[in-house]
Amino acid sequence: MAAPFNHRAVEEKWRKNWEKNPVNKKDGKKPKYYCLDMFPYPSGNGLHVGHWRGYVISDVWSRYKLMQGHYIIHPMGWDAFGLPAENYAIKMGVHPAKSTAENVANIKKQINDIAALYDWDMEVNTTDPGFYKWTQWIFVQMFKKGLAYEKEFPINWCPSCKTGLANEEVVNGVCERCGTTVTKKNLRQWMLKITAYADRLLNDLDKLDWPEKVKKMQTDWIGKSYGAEVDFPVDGREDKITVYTTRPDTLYGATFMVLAPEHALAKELATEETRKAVEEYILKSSMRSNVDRVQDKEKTGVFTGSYAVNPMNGAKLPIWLSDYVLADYGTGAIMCVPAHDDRDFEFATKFNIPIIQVIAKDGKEIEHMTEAYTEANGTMINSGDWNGRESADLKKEAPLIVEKMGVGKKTVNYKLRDWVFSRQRYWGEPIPIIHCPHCGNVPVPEDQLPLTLPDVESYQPTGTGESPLAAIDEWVNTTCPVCGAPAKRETNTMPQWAGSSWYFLRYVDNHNQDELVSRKKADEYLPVDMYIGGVEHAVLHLLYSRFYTKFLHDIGVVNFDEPFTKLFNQGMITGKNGIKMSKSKGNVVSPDDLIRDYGCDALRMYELFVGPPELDAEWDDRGIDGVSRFLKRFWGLVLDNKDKDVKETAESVKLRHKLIYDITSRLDNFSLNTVISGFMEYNNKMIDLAKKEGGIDRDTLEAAITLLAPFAPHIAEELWEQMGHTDSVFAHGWPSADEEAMKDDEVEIAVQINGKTRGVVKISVDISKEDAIAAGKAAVADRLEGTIVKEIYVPGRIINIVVKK
RNA sequence: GCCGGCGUGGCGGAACAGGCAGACGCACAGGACUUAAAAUCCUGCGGGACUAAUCUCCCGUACCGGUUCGAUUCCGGUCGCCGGCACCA
Repeated sequence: MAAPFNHRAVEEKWRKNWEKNPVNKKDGKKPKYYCLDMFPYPSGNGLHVGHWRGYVISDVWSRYKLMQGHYIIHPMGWDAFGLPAENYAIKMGVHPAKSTAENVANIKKQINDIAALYDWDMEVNTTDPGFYKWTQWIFVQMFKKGLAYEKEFPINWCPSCKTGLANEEVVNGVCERCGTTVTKKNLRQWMLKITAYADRLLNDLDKLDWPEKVKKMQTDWIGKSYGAEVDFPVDGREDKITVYTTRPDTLYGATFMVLAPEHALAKELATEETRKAVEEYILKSSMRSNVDRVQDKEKTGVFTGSYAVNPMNGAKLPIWLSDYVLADYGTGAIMCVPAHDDRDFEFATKFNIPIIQVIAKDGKEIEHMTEAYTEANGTMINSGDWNGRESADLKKEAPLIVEKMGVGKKTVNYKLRDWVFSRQRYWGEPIPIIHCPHCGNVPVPEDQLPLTLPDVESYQPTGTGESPLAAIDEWVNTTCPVCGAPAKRETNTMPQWAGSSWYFLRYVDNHNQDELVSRKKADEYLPVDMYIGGVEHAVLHLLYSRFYTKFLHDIGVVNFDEPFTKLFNQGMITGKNGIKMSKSKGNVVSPDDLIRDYGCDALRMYELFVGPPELDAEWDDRGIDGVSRFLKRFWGLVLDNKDKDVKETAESVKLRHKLIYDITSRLDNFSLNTVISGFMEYNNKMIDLAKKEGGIDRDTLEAAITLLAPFAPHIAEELWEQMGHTDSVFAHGWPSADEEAMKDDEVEIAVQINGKTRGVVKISVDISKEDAIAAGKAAVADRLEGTIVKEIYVPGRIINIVVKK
């Protein structure tokens, strides 16, 4: 009997070996394959088994690609700026620079336990001045192109994090980070004009090999809609109100107008009688958070006392104010067609405003409308010249009609807003702008980058809307790079997403002092072929990265405009009952004990075996015994048979090729849980065969070891060496299956009567239909009653005899 | 409210493209080895009926219906769970 498997000794041996002789060697002839993990932020809590999962998936994939003959780019780095790192530092009472460095060291150690192929020479850290020099450089380029601009307006404000937030960071009205209800605060902000890229961000989704779910989320987030802008003159005034509508076919059905309370004309349109109520309403809505505005079941509003004129028919429409109209979408004003819009219907009903139906339902006018008829399908009624026409046609034509009339134009709108890019916090990249009283906003000259974050005693957020940096006079006060006059530095910092929007470009040229990435290296190694991480970044990081990449493409830094060719979202590992692992819930499972007791290889395989990689999975420690037993049995099988010199047999050859075929096709389909069960299944078959035939041949054992290598690299290397090899198993190519060799001569197929299985028959694969059916009938002869109506034979699958009694 | 996904044993899950439902594993039960236990190995393991037992039969992939020789798989409806968006005109 072979010596039992000692995972500790084997793993230690091969770690040392790989350090001396790395298995992933650069070689000009090999095509590159860039497999990337979403880099972590170095939290103080360390890694749990959930973090492992994604890293194991990406490492298995990397090693598979390595064995297929690629040079693998598989880097790791740290997303170390931003709120989580800073909040942790504040909680622990240490400077974020210090706690971040400590956390990085700790997590790096834990990540090394995975035994992934990471190339630490490529490591990046977003807080490293050599890195954020380029984060700032990109900002300066955007500023020069007019894509970074300043604006003062009411932004999303998290009262707990004490900073402004981007739209993408507000989830169901609460802060994405801390869950606090987001309020509005009027602040001067730096914005990035991501909306300038809206169409490209939308259209280029087509060329990505990404999960449909993520593409759809981005599509919805960008929210492109087609419609028209129409001008409604205000009765008795010079002003006009421009509205945006996606339903210009319903123009004749407008019975009132609503402006957002923030609309420029809102106050002006008030008459003497309504002024007090209007001003009160405007003040009240300015104090309400978005959540309140949405959660209120009842619509609120106030009549301004003024009227607008419908350009189609001259009808006088009362102008109201209501906070169900958003100031920052479209024109901040709408025409209201209560007959055909749910919200307008609700408003009209509450305030007794007339309802005019302009699209017939089932060819008729509805007698008592109880809800809006929102279908854009039907014949026009009550619509002047348009009567009798189809609404679907007019929806397309109306924008051109108003354009011809000179009262509007065809237009598109997006839900996507520009990106609020400044944070009133300390732990981030300083925005490299100097405010000069004479020259306005001037970027820090590029040769002075990085503009380093000053070391401060007090880095707590102020809560006033000013960054802690504003308190450092010697830093704030500077001179204008253009005119030399005394000037002040911008004191806001960038959001966490700034560094993560482009870090994947830097890995391949991380020491370059003169360029973000050399064009030569970019062309050689980029873009990312496979990107692996959680789905939580679907509209945050993944949208921002696409925007940055497109911008860097446009200014000639890289020659591609999509960063991640293929994306895979792994599911979350949860505790019992699907509860998210967290320190406060006390359900965090650390990999450390499991590695000690079962070894890295067993844990790697169990991470995959817990379930389909794209779905969430509940962690259960007990299951790891299954893969551990498998590894021990496989170890025993190889060592017991390696020196027997058993010749291959028809059966063992067939088994070998089936094994190769099944593992490879499951791996290609990313069905990693069934790859592991496949190994177990074939291991059982090999053990049975070895018992039956007195051993198993060398080629079959070696094929199995090779296939296992990406999953359990240590044991595979050890067994490979035990087989007598002096090179690494990873230097060996991925085996290929000979589909001819795995074909069976005979198959067992089910014989059904009327679709119910009544027997099984073993027949030759190339048997004729007649013979197959004859054999099938013989197998179920005692059950055949009645007249045979139909006989079905699907080769290799089924025989079905249809009878009628 | 709108959009998307998913419902299979005690549990995680498997079933290529519509063809023997429950692979593989966990848990459990019985047996072998052992003075004993652990480890290991062998056997069983959806429910029900009938059996001394093997056999055999019926039911069964959330529920109701449809298409088909045949449906976990395709179609329509209902219920439940999960995710995204949420007054975007």
